[in-house]
Amino acid sequence: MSPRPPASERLDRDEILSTALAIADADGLDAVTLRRVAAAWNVTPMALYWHFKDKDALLDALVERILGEVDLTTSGKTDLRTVMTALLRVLRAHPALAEITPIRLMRTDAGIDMAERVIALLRAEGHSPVAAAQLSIFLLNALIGLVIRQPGDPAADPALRESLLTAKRARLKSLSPQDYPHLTETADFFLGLPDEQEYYERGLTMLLDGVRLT
Amino acid sequence: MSPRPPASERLDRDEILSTALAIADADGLDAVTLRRVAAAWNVTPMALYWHFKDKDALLDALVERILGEVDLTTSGKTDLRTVMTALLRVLRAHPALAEITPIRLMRTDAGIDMAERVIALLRAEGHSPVAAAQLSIFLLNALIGLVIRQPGDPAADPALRESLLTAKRARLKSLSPQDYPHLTETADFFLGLPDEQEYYERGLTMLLDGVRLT
DNA sequence: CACGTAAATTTACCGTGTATAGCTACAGTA
DNA sequence: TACTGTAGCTATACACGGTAAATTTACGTG
Repeated sequence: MSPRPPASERLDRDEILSTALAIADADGLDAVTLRRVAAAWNVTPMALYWHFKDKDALLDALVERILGEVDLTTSGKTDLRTVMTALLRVLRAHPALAEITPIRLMRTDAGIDMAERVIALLRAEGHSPVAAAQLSIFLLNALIGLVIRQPGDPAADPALRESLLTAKRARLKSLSPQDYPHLTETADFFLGLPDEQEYYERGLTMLLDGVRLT
Repeated sequence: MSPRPPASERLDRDEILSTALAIADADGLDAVTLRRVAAAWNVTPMALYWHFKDKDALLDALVERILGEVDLTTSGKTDLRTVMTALLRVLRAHPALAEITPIRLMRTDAGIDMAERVIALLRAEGHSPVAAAQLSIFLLNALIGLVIRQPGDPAADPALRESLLTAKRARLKSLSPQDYPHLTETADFFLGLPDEQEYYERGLTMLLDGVRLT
């Protein structure tokens, strides 16, 4: 591709994001390098700088992209659990990005919209303005924690994940049942994930119950 | 310092960790580079490889270090809130490390001890083994989320923090009060931190209440 | 005193993000 | 139709990150 290529083979901002997202989903966030994204389009790394100020801006855009995927048009019924579930679905689809979502949330339009809605719902439940603000952050963080550190580290690079898991397994197996009765009893939970459905259900329920009390 | 220096001026594993920790506390996690840690001791970066397998091992050791600081000998009274409070104190003292603590927790002795204790307390509250295991992870993650994404990003490099905050401020100020009534109302919360004490009290209370219900 | 090993140094490499400058196809104007 | 400015790239280069390999030297032990 020569300098100033014909209009048909121009780089497109949205398509750049798509490949970056694909790389993140497939090989983890660390795999998203400017060179690799550029190579996918047979382009110099510096070409990306025309479309994004720097890598940080690209990551911001990535977060904005996936937050845009959050489906909030679910037939009017928008209670807190519905919103959280919609967000959860997206985060689970892109665990590598979940990691960087919290800090960048307020830098994206979609994130701000979402925060506004969550706060509104919390206020409707009777919380004070400050409490609602704090709880909104808290909910998002906790949700993300649920995904990021899901047992079996889905956010990590798949190549590493295997070796990390075996190391963890070895460690847990080596614990003495006398000194660590509970950990050895539930070791399976920390290695695989017995029931993802149950895991996320419980997490969500606990979060929302906690909110209702505070 | 020459190869194989006299015993008096040898590098010490623990002191390496101390400087690494100091750097992390002062300038954020990204500032903890092998070259910088080595420079603090007038030593080649490669010298560190004698004491740590690689950088990852150094970070593991850092986490182990701060988890060792968690004071669990508080006069016998060890309910869940006491343990969480002790952990919270340490995480707030080293917010840069809080970021990497969850994944590495189970790789450290102190972390495993702590997990065992938390699970034991949860089981004593009547939770099933699996539920207790999940809740233990959940609690730790949520606590860390509380610290890491505390409004005002204490984990970030201080030099960047300033500019990030002004950008955030500008963004929040630019929102129209009609479209975003709640966000504009509570904008202050997202920028500074009105009352840290209240923030963490509420966070802890909500977590523990949520646990009690689940 | 010799010798193996402990604890560094030296050198080198590759992969990051990014600043700077130069090049070229195209749009707009006259 | 010829001219020109700018959009959208390439080329080159740098500084900084972690780390592999070989080398060097003081120390502890026989």
